[in-house]
Amino acid sequence: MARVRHDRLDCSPGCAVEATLQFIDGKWKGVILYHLLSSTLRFNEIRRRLPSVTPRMLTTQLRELESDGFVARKVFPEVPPKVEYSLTERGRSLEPVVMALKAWGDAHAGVAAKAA
Amino acid sequence: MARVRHDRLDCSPGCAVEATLQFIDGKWKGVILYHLLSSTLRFNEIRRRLPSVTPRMLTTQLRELESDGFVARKVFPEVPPKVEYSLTERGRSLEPVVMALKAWGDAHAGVAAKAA
DNA sequence: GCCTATAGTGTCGAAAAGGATACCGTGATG
DNA sequence: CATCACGGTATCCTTTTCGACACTATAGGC
Repeated sequence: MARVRHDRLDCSPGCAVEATLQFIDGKWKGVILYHLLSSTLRFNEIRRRLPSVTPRMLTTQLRELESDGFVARKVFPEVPPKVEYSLTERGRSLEPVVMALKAWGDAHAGVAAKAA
Repeated sequence: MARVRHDRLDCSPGCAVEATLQFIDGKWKGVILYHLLSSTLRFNEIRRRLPSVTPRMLTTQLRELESDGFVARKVFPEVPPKVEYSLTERGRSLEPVVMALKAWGDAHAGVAAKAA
């Protein structure tokens, strides 16, 4: 599972913010969720969208997303192995969050532009 | 500055998501931003809201938020030192993001409840 | 017989993030 | 004179995270 940001809930109301962050933290989770919002993808399809992620990292991130209940992993017992990753209901519930992140990034970070 | 999540922008459109995450990542930044959305706060006022953060961490997080242009630090040359932290325009622009995070946390994580 | 693709796993090590603890100067207060 | 509050620093150490790289099984194609 991802880093546990706080065990103590001593951040009062703002804690919910961190609680959410806890789940989408992880170097690639944001992008993975984003891509899965558009469609179900296979392992290597995700890799192709994220060229610099190593298989090990991708596995880790997907497994965490799975155990957090955001992603469903469906294995097809075929011979070139086939595994599909899709969002669960819970995963889709993150859509507003992911979209807010993307909107801000597009508007303020310019995707590549450094902070003003 | 916070961890650099990616230098390569090879995550295509989803990259904006990570770009944003990059800024609010950092164990306490989310909550700090959240609290500053309500009011300007002094160093120790923030500490009191986040009892388990050490002064060192708080300084680090605030300095990063400052250098990312989200927070303004105003020093009053008084004698019990007085320093006020407030959000900049850029900081306020994160409001929808922070609120989306909080909304999801309230709705799905129950602030304390573990994943369903 | 060798290469390809798929979906991973294993091991190792470096680097970054975070935590604990102690300490600083100043001026007012007791 | 000693203590307190303020806003931090400095130092050290542990934990977590990430990346490189090699390696696996299976079936089909050439």
